[in-house]
Amino acid sequence: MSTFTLLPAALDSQLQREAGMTHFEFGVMVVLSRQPDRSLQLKGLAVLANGSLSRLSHVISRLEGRGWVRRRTGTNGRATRAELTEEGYRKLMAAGPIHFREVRRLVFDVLTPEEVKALTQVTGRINAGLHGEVSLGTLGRRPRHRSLRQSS
Amino acid sequence: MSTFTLLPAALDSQLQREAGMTHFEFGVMVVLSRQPDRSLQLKGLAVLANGSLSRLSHVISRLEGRGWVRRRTGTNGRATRAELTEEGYRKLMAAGPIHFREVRRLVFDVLTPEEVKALTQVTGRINAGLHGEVSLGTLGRRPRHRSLRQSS
DNA sequence: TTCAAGCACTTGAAGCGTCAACTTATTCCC
DNA sequence: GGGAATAAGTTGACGCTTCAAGTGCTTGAA
Repeated sequence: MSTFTLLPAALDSQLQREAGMTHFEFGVMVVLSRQPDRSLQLKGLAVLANGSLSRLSHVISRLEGRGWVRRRTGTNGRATRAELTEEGYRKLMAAGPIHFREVRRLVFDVLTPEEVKALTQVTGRINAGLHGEVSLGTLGRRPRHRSLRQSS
Repeated sequence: MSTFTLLPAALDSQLQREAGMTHFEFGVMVVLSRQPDRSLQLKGLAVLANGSLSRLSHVISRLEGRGWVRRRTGTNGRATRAELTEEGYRKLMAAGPIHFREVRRLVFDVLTPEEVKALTQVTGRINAGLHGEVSLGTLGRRPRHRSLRQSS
């Protein structure tokens, strides 16, 4: 449990101090940056970033305020896409090395290659078990049964 | 990263829903329950619970409000001890099985014994690296040098 | 003996996340 | 075509954590 508490805290606070963004914000922007057009619909983004839709919406608003992301509402009326701006992209490129250096230092430098393999395997299994289990706010809500109305 | 995000979130929210306490609050009470007199000075408690002193102080106040813990200020004027009350102990005993069942379900049931060994080893190493590294608020602050005053 | 420095907290404000509404838009299905 | 149901987002309030500042006890060097 110490690892699961302390490691994320350490990474988060370093990123915050030295790059001015949360780890979650970082993750969101990373996902966006990997899309061909640097944009994605919020729902999918929420899943890939491991956050609830509500959390994401708040975060996108913050990032919009900093000019790193903008909302685009496209063809589908109830879909909103988030798009990484040029400035956001630059910020992200600056933050990446800062963060990855710390990850390397705290994790990969202290593990042997076999241990890294083992960690990958273990986390993979736990994730698989978590899959479809975890409800991130409204996100993981099981789709309700389509109401079969009483046709009495 | 998914594991490090989703697993704590899952455990936390289950404990919250079904036992009415945070995982951190749970951890604090567990540590207290293991002391011979069910009490401990805040500073040490903060370390064992992996939290900052400030966070702990707030949490102790909440737990005091629920009657699960009480503050005791002993011989040393600037030390405060937190003590688990009878009610707190009962609550904790009720929460334990609820929590551990979920931990087993999400972690130990999906891992082979070798994988558990591997996880233990890996987290041990990461923790060792984290040791003395992480600053939990004011907690991990390196003690300042005793000012050697200029004796010009 | 005195007082500056340090220690062990405490407190209040600000930021982030969750939860429960609420708002639109879309899709079924008769 | 017209509702009902559902889907995607948004919003505001509340709770928890952090951060910075403050309080009061204690120590130790002169």
